[in-house]
Amino acid sequence: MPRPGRNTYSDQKPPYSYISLTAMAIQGCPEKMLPLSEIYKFIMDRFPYYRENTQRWQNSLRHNLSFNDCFIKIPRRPDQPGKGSFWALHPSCGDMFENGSFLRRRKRFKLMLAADHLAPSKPSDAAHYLQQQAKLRLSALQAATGTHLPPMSGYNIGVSQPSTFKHPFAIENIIAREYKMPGGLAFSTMQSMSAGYPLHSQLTSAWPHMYGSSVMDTIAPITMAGDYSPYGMPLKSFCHGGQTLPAIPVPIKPTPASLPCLAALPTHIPAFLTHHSPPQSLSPTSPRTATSQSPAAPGDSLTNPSAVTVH
DNA sequence: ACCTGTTTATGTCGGC
DNA sequence: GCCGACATAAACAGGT
Repeated sequence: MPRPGRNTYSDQKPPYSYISLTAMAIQGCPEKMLPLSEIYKFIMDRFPYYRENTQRWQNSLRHNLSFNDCFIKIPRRPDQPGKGSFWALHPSCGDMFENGSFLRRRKRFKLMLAADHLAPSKPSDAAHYLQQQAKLRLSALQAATGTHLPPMSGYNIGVSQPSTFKHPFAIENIIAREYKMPGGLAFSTMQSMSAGYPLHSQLTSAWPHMYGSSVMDTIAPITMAGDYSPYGMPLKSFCHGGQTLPAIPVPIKPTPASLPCLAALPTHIPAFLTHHSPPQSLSPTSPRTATSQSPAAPGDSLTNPSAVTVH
């Protein structure tokens, strides 16, 4: 229940750490890397709370980017004009968030020397690796659809029927709450779908710990080269059914050729993660209904993950 | 000047 | 109480 004096919950601080918010932004874009300004934008678009005191939280966010090993800096190429570098998630940090929840990490991601020979743990290696992965993904997506995806074209994350437990604060539940439009119409979802974007391939790479094995095992017989996500992580390791070990890097097995097959899968794109048209209900000028971003309002899909429907 | 990125310091909170 | 995760503030350097 909203407190007196508060219009909505939407201007309350979301229960996500800056690391979580940053990870959401990065993972939510097709390229899996974003410049700082785009990360700011993503957060401000989705969380009205962060439209104020920008200096304060943006300083904190920058601190987190630099301080945490899970974020790696990718220098711009000469043909990518703009300020600052791109930021990406380290390929080996996919298991940071317990049970897919973005509320709190299971443990801080630290680079491990022991893993150096298995995965790109040095920032420079990881940066190069991610650049290549981003290129592969983009070219595969474009080849699949004949659609040219402009840079930062959107945070296209699909939502599929979960087959395993999803934490109430898992991204798909966050999404489910966020992209409910007044009247039930997910505007930018329809837009994105009509644009024909193949989202499942992005989906699995965007949220491997959410959509990795569960989706692949139950819905899509087509896998990303078996048990491996595009990040070279064994998808099985993202299944949180009792798996508690830290992410163990494995040899990379990118298979962009398999991406087109996934385009045929049913997809739902939450407007929550769509760049083109931030949810109208989140507009600073439009008083919105409670977004349930506060833990104090665990309504609708928060307790009802099946609110994310698949037709 | 402003933005970006790094580093240090301090405090809170929750789990063990 | 200790420790780790996280938030916040601040100073500083470098780039545009």
